[in-house]
Amino acid sequence: MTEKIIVTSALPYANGPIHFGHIVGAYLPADIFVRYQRMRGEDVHFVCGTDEHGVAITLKAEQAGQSYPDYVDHWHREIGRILDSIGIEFDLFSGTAAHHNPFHAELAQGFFLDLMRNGYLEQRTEEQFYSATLGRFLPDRYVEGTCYKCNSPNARGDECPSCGSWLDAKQLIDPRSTLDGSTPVLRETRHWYLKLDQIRDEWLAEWFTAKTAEWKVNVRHFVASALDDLRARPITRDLPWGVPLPGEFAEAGKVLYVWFEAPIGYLSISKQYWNGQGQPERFEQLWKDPATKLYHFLGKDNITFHAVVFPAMLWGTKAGWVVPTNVPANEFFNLEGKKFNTSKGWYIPESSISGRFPVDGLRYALATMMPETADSDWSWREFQARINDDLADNLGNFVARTLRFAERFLDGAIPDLGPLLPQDRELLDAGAAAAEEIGAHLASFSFRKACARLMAFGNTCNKYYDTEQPWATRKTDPARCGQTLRVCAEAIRTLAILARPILPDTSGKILEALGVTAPPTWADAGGVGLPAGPLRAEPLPVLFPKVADQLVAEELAKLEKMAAEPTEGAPAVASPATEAGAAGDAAQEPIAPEIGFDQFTAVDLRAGTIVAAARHPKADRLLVLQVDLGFEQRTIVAGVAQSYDPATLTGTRVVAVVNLAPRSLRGVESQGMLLATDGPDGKPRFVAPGEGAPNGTRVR
RNA sequence: GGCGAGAUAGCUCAGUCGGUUAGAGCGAUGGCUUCAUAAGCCAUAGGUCCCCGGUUCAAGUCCGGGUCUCGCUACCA
Repeated sequence: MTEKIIVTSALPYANGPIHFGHIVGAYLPADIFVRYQRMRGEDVHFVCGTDEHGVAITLKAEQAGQSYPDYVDHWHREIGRILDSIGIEFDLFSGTAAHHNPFHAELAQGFFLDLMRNGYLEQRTEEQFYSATLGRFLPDRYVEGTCYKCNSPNARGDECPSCGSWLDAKQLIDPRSTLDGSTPVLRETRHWYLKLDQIRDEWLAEWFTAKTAEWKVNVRHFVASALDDLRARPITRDLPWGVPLPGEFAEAGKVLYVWFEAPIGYLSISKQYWNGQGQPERFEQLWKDPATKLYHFLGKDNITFHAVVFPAMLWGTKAGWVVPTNVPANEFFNLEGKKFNTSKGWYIPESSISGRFPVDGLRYALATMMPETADSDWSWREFQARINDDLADNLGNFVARTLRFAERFLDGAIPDLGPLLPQDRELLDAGAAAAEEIGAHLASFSFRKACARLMAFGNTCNKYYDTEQPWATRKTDPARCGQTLRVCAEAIRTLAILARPILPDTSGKILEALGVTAPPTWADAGGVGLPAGPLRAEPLPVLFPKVADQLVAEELAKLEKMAAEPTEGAPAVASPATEAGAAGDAAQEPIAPEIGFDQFTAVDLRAGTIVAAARHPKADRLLVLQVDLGFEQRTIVAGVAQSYDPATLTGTRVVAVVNLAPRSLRGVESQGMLLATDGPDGKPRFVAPGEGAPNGTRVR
């Protein structure tokens, strides 16, 4: 019986590009899963789109001098292009902003009203920080101050990085806006809260225990702790860009909080699709059928929302929406052992990828590297090995040796199938067995195992070829030779079917060469399925050209070079979205409020020389330096341990602030401060005084 | 220092509920093969499952302690 399946990939936030980490976490596995389920004949619906509201987008758009829709469009196109380039095929890739999706606001408002009616919303009046200079409310995370719990000076409004507590921004000591440095004022505002704790007690906790036993361990772990911590969360914000509250609840400048409204995009985009198809009724038939399976593919940073908050929302409407069947989240994906980081030059430029390799090669390599159970890496050597060893030597070469043999020695004609010898039967059966096992792996999100099993079947095929030796039977037993080739052709057909979810292009090419015109189903794999009669096998160009050692060496060298000089190079396919703006942040750091000349001269800067350096005994980033200032020597603690080896620092010229009040840093008193700028890697570098300036010379 | 994850073959990683002799791929070495993209097939070598202790008839697996690695984070006047 046909299953209804809805598959979603995490909605990428429309303020930067997506990179391999996203692709490998949320988009490629979903696409492979969807292709497989479709081949199984299931009724699969696959939607995605950009998440286009929220304060970060408004700020970025304003910085870029663009309207919100224009700004969002830019990233929508860019992200869509990247997804397209790796062969991700959604039913619809839309967005959540009104100009992309006419159904989104209405549906999100419907959620609001349903939750309201069911008593899961409550209004709370509260004070929130407001920036008079910007004329807007400040999101908690844009307010910094001193933590009221642990006195750490750099707590953010939403949480304290020092003691890890979730904070109430209002209680911060000495709050300041991180946008412009101004001191925000508290202003009264009213917001709606979603009573997640109540939903947990009524349903969520029970549902989670009962239904999620087969979920991935990493997901279960995450959710269990999130459940304990669940509290009511505000679902509205004061922002000019977003989904307005519905009807009687509408208030000027108040919108649904983006975390609340974004996942409803899965539904609204689906609705948009079915309306576009002229079958609007299909939308609710899918989303409100309790038998429908719903899968959310995403990275581990998104687990809580999709496994806790969104199910709570769906259920809380009591409108009959399906809740997730599974949330197959992946872990993080790194680059050669280190996190992707555009601003530090640690990413893969688009020019290194696009047009250089078959898309399928990239899909396969990424599938074998997927961070299914633990963080994993993109490695150029591994990439080369997967393409060369697996796709070229094993799979590609089996196709090539069969078809070229037929072309050379059988005049391109492979005879019809004759009576099967046991070994023929064995290979055809092996195809069916592979289909079953690979299918089980794909259905359970074990894409790495599916890849490995596919290659194991390739090995079986090559083994058959070697054992049957058609190059020998060609002379001694032409009929047997023909039969061998025919069985190989059947095996290739199976190979193409089994590879299809991962290698859609290649699969198409191979089947076409074999004269198979109808799109194959999964059940077609194994056994015999080529059109009866002699087969005109079209020779194929090389499916997977080898990746040269030199290319790997070049890419690794390029990476090292970019990491050393990260200023060049534009963000590309491999640059993290969240980091996209970071490169520009140094330049965009707001200029501090104007000061008078007196205030400048109040700072006494002197040239000096480091005469001794040692690690701080109790801090990883601090060095304890002895600085010769000509007139005296001082102990100065500086946070440069990541940039400098203390052994090499003696003799380094520095500029010191000498009239700063002494302060104890983790137990060592620092009698001043050394000037430094951030290097290209984000780590500090000392600023040197002018050449020849003796120690003690004032810097002005 | 805090939080989290991890440590299994030279490399990348599987290893289910605790259960026989701990596996795969790549790499290495040797042999076979010549249809094929310098491809294929076979065989062999390679292990203190990080260490110590505990539970158990039985521990890579469970518990406690330790070491190391990685990530986040703190200390950056």
